[in-house]
Amino acid sequence: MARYNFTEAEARWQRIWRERGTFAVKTDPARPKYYVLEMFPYPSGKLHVGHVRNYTMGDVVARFKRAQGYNVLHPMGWDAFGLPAENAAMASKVHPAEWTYANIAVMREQLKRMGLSYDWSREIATCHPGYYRHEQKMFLDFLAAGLAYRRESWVNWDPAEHTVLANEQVIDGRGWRSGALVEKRLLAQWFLRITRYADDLLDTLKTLERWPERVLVMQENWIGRSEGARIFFALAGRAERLEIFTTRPDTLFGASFCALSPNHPLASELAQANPALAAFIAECNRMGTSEAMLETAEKKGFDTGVKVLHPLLKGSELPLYVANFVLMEYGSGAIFGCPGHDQRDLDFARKYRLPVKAVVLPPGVDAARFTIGNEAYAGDGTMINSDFLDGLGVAEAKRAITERLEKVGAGQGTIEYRLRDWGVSRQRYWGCPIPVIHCARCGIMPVPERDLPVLLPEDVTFDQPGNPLDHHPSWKHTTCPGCGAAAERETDTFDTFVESAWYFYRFCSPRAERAFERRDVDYWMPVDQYIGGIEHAVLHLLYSRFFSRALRDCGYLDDKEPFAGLFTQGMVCHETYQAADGEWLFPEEVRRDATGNLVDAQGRKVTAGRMEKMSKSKKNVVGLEAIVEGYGADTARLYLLSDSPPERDLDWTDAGIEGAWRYVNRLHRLVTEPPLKMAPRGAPMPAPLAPEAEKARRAIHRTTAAVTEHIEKFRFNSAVARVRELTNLLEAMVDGPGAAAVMREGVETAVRLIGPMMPHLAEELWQALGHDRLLADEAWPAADPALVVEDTVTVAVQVNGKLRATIELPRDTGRTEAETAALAQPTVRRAMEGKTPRKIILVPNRIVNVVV
RNA sequence: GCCCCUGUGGCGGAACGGUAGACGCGGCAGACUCAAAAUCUGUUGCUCGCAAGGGCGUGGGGGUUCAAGUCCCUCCAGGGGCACCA
Repeated sequence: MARYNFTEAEARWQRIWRERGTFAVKTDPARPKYYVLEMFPYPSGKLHVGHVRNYTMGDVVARFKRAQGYNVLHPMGWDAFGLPAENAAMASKVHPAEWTYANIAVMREQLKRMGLSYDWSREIATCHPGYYRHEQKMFLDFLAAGLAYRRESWVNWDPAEHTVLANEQVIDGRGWRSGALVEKRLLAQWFLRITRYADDLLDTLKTLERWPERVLVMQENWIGRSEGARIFFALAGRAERLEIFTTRPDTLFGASFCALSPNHPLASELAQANPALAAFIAECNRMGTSEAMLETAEKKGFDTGVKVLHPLLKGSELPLYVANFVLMEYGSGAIFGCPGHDQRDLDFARKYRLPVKAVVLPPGVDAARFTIGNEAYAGDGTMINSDFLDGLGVAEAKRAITERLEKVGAGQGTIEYRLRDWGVSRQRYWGCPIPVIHCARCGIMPVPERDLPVLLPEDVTFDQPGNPLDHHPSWKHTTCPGCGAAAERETDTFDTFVESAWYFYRFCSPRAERAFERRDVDYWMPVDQYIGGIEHAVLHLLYSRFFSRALRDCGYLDDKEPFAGLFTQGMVCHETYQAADGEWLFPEEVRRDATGNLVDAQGRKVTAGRMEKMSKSKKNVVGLEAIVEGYGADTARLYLLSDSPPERDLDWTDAGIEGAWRYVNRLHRLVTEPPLKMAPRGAPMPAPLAPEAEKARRAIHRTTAAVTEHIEKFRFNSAVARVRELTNLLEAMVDGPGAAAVMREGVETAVRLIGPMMPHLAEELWQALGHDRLLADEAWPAADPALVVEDTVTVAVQVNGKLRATIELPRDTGRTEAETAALAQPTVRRAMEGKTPRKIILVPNRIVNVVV
């Protein structure tokens, strides 16, 4: 039996595609376009099967859409700046650039061996000056448009990476990559004004119909819109007013105190004359912000002695506290406390013996008996003890009091967002230099456009902690573009999420002198199908949406939503192994001994842990080489597509890959050694066909229709199942009139339908079937609507909803005939126990339900 | 605390409100082989039965319906997002 020589065949087809430029595309407004993009990888060193799952999905879509006649843009590149390159530089004295480009070379070859239909002429690497120079220009435009600014602020400092992190990069109080507990530091930082678009970023989520619901929800949560009011409280004996933010202005008459954040300017000012207050503030700042700390931390306050005046109650004075639970970063850094209707305020009030006044009466409760115990009432109800608000509902009261506050100049309705501006300064070498110059006389000066790009120096050392750009002997010393005096370059570089926030535009014009050409972007954008991990639900996807808006406002573009369709695929997981000393082991270091126990190379006992996301740290990665060399790219692709639905996590098992390999050979055998002789290529379909052949032919067309729909809906596992089903049917086909012609139609259909998943094998078999055109250049098969329906159907017969029999009937059998046939079944008669039918439900071609 | 998702054989998973378990993995039996691997064939939800044929089955409980894995209510378990956010 001839075995499929995948090594030779895969290399050959990859060469042919490359030589013919099969997947190279050009902007062509005369043709419909389709832009398929997978989130580009960080060149960490080696591709693993998790990457390949992602790219294979994109490749199926790209090849499928191409066969459907679209001009398909399917590019690949490298998100090439980032900390691991610097860590490698420190660990093994290799320059980050060298390390990065070497990794890219390895990973590019690995990708090519997977037979992915990329237009490699569009490859980009974000660490190349030809890429990042455009980013520097964008930044200058943002600066001019007020979309970039520098300010001193409390930032998240990652002590392990010696750099600042954006809010989005802090997970549970720890750095998203290092896992180190994040500290608060006051630093001058560059920010991008993402908050300018908070409203639009939120509203437009509604229009993203082809995004997963949960990503939309996560972005909505992250932007965090709250409607409320700003209220001004006069301060006794002071000229300025205190501004607070609340979502419950309706409870203003229940206020019993105000509280400032420890970082509030007024708190700092009062602390100067009050050592005890200064000590309290210092204590608050020592407190971390980790989840564990927050949960156990006591609500603490310090009475400043200052009194605030209630804006609507003449003569009512409230104490002003500094409290450890008030955040400077949200609202105005100050609150009013209404203990009756906010649990935290209630806890605080009980602790400091402040009055608790109920102002919202729950529905159906007697006002005379209603008191607040240990639980604040946060629900809806009727206003009481609230002057002109009494009797109103909560929503009406909010409206009424906001109106009143605005009238007397004591406040105004407002909307607050949780979203903060995006801090993009990083104290790192391997990133895009921020193109500004600090001049003692002129202040912050943008680098003139003619001096772009600001190149990274190559001669850097990593022998001391901190930013190598800062330590470099000469790089930062320059002259001021304004006055010509000696000045210093900004030594911070951009967060690497800046590069990935616009790379999909660059793919449209990868070699343009400008960031991208309008003609190309207008044609290709938006990305029709974007595919990547859920971990970027907020970070990268939100930043990209921001960039599109910012670029639009700087005149680069018209559109604002970059990704029309998004698919978030699951992770690839693998069993973990641990030696007795707790050390993690690679799967290939583990074997079974004679008694079936897991042992390491030295025969010591090994514990198998649970399935976890493949990660370098737990060593449960499956490299590509072994798989591709042992089974071929197509086998790996088939397994990754067929084992689980694409949005779910996939458990990598060696048995699974064996199963896929078996199918590769089965399909190969079906074509090269068919169970019955195939009609010659292009021979007409004879008529009439034997009933079996007719049935098989209908199954073929049904398969085409089903697989087409499954691929469109990203149900690749089901698509593969349907093709396998067709293969099973063809293998069992019996000879008869027309069988040879149907066999050819069936085999050709199977090959074409599996093409997007296993492109090399499909080309090989397409050629073996006598075709001289590439399968990659063939149109997608069309199902004949007349053949998609069965001519006979299996109808289920139920008695009182329980299945009792199935009967074969011609399609669209009339009610009377169907009922007669159903009632004639012995099992049906027995189940009816001689009773007469009360009602018979008939669902044509599906079911007869006899109700007795 | 608020919000979202998921729960189906030994396993991964199929299933427009209409025959639950497609397709595959694994298992079992058989063929080929001196033997094994590979490959092929059959079989495989649980249970009663020699069989024909029953009964039970989609996390638990309840409901709607001629009919519920699917819709509604509720509880449980697992996963995820947001959160001292005023």
